[in-house]
Amino acid sequence: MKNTTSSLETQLSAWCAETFAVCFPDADLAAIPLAVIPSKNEQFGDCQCEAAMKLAKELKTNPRAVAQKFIESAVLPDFVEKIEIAGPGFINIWLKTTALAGQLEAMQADKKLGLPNLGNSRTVIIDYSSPNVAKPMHIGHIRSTVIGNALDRLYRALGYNVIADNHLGDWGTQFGLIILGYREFADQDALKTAPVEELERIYVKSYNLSKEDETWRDRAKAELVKLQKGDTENLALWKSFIELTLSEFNRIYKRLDVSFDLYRGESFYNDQLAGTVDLLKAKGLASESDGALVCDLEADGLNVAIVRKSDGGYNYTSTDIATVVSRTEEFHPAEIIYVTDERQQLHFKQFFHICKKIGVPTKLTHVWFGLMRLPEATFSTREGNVIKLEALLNEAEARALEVVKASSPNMDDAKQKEIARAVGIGAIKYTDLSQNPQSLVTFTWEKALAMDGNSAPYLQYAYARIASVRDKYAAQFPGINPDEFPIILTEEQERRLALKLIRFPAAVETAAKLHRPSVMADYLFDLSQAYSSFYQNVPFLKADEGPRESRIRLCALTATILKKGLALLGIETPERI
RNA sequence: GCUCCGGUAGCUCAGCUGGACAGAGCAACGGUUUCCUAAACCGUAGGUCGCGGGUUCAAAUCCCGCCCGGGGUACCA
Repeated sequence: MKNTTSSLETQLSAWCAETFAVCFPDADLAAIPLAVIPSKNEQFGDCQCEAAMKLAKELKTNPRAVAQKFIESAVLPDFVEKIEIAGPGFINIWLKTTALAGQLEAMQADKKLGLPNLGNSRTVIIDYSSPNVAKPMHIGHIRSTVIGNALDRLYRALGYNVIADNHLGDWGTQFGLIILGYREFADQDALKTAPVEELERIYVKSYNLSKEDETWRDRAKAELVKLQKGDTENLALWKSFIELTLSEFNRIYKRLDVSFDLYRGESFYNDQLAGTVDLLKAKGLASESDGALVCDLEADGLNVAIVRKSDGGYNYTSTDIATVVSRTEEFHPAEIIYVTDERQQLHFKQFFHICKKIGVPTKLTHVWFGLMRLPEATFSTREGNVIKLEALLNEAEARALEVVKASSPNMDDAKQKEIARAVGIGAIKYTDLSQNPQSLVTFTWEKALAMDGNSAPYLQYAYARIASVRDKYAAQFPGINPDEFPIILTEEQERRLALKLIRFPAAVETAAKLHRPSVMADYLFDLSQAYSSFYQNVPFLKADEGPRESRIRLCALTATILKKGLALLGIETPERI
């Protein structure tokens, strides 16, 4: 009856549901959450069930009486030590320590660490990062990239076929301005040393000119029209802008260990725009208004969405609809997830709504996050207070290098740098991933580059210490295989650690389901705290044979889960830091 | 005006599909290195969960109103 591949808590939830069904055959249990959840306070057991109180409300009776009836007719599963009623009607559950140990051994034997195959090879497209061509990435761009990439990794781990698509902003009116500006005042030297910065300078200057000078504006428009009609020269220039930009972006992506399956920018869908808008008209969803073609969504509380501008051009709404239609036909995804900042919420609501009306079957999800701001102001190119993404990464590595040099002065330079890279980049990523994405985020160097406390280096440090233990054990006890000894949990720190370890699959699942990598980060921090406490307070290399091997196994499993969990966030785990 | 977020310890943030005395990190204070990496551990101190009502056995969490901060609100994406 005991199924060690599914978690003890999953089994308990099923058991509670069954028992309630037996005790209260007439109650409508479907509406009541019967799941068993981890206890917040260990004095109340390992896990608890709150269903008695919910059910009592449903039945309009005393919650303690409900819990009492449950407990009287309950046949405890063999892995449960005891259950108790407490407070207003909590059912507190204590697991048998031997069962906990058994679950750990099962996890250790399972290559997937107990992760369920939720995706079953269904396709999910994740549209993230998506920067604009000819604009450098600044620290505002890191959130979409890092959060999107973590979701990518989480979904893959759960058996989904993920297509990561970088939907570049590579088409639009700005290219007329850039082409004209390029012809008139491009600095070829600057284009070689800092291409994207120079392209941005050209764009900004040209844009400002267009606001003051009508002739300039007309000339830019003419260049745009030429580009759109396929003029060879302009097309070549446009392509070179994309290549220049991508070569720089790819350098950043490489540093961040982020990769995409597709780089389909907006231009990819260009020749499908007219057809898409025709479809909207044919379905009676779009109508003329002030010269533009619009979808009136007032009735649904979503204002009005323009799908074709009065000058005949298309905009992001039409492009995004065409993109969904195209992706749906080509890949038949179960879901498309977009990761962008909060400013685009209305846009996504509008175009999701339109997609539904034209019969797109795909589940569309907008994962949005709060804008990054400085303590004193919002970022703005005009204010000149933007922090370039590369500068941030450089600073992170530099600060990490200082710490490495201080703590490992005898290590050779190359090794120090390699560790500083992994630690610095990890710290940056973790800062973004560990917060509720929807909070307002205030950027401070102190927080972004935190190297202690709740930070990536704290987790990496825990991992590195285990790696060291592993090596020392192998050196001191050659020929002994710890896996031939059973896991036995005697110390309270061991038991606490065990309870964290078995919850790994649930953490991954929740993080993916809620589209929140912060759930994973929280879990890993919790786990590391439990491990650090164990490490500090329980001896292992100096323990007797038996407990020693059991503890080495606990270390090994913790290391495996830390490594896997951090990998799901795109964070490296050096063997030594 | 309408609308979407945020307002929790000195600072930065968790918790928010209601649950048991509100959690962590940083900063502060006090301990722990003949011992497995002190980027660590153990402890002390620190909070009217923006304000006011309401629903409930139970509200930081749900509902209503208000205040403060940020975003969006037809031809930029």
